[in-house]
Amino acid sequence: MKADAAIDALGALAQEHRLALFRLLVQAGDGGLAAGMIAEKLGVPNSSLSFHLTQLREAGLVLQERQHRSIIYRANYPAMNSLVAYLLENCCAGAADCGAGVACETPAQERKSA
Amino acid sequence: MKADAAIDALGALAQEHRLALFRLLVQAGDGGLAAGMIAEKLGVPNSSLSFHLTQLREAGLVLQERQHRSIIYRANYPAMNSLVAYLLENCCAGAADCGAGVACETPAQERKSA
DNA sequence: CCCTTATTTCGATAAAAGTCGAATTGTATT
DNA sequence: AATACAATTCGACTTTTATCGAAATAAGGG
Repeated sequence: MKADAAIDALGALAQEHRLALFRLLVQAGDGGLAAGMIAEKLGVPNSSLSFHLTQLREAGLVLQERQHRSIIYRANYPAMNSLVAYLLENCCAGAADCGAGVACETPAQERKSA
Repeated sequence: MKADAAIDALGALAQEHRLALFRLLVQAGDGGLAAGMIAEKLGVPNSSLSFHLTQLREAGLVLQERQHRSIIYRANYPAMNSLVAYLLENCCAGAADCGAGVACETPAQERKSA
C-alpha cells in the first residue's frame, strides 16, 4: 500500500457519518446494505449520503454492486487489512517485543490483499 | 473507545505529513524522536511540524516528554490498538468466519488499553 | 410508454484544515 | 544575566471538505 492510498482511506473514515457508515457495513458482513437502507439508518439525506458513499468507494474501503433497483454496498475487508498493516509496518524497527502489545503483532504485514 | 475519539485519531492520521510522522514514531519504538529530528527527517518547517504534532497529541496517538532542551515524541500503541478494535467491532455481526480474513480476527476487541 | 422507486449529480454556500514567517516561551551554557 | 538553542504560538492567508435541495439518470412494473 502507498501513502496516498492510506491517506485517502483514513480521510474517508475520519468523518462522523462515514465512520458510522463503514462500521455499519463491517457489521453487516457479506450481505451488505442498500444505499437507501443506510441513509435511513444514519438519518442523513440521500444526497449527502451519496457523497459519503462515493468518498468511501474512491478510497477503496467499500464495494458497490447493483441489485435490481438498489445499489448494495459492502465493506472491503482486505483494504482494511492492508491499511492497518501499513500503519504498523516495521513496528519498533522489527523488534519482537517492544511494549507495543497487539499492535505490533499484526499477523500479516503488507500482504497483497488490496 | 467512542466515535469522537476515533474520528479525531483517524483525522489526525489522514494527512501526508502526520501519517509519515506517525509511522516514523511507530518504527522508532520506545526511544521516540525529538521534535527537531522529526522536522528534519520530514523536511517540514518547525512551525508546521509543531502544528501536526499537536494534532496527533490531541488525538491521543502520540505521547510527549521533555528531555533537557528537547521534547521527545513516542507512538501511543495502546491507542492505536483500540482504534483498530473500534473499526472492526462486531465484525460480520460476530460470525467466526465471514470472509473478512485477518481483519475480523483481531485478538483483542474493545480492551481497556486506551 | 408512463409512472414509481432508487440513487446520483449539480450548484451554491458554510465550515474546517493546512501553511509558514515572525515573535514568543522555556531550558541550558558560560 | 547574556547568549544560544529547541520548540511552540500567533496571525493572515489559501485550500479543502461538508451540506442538502433540486434536477437528472437508471431500472422495473402496469
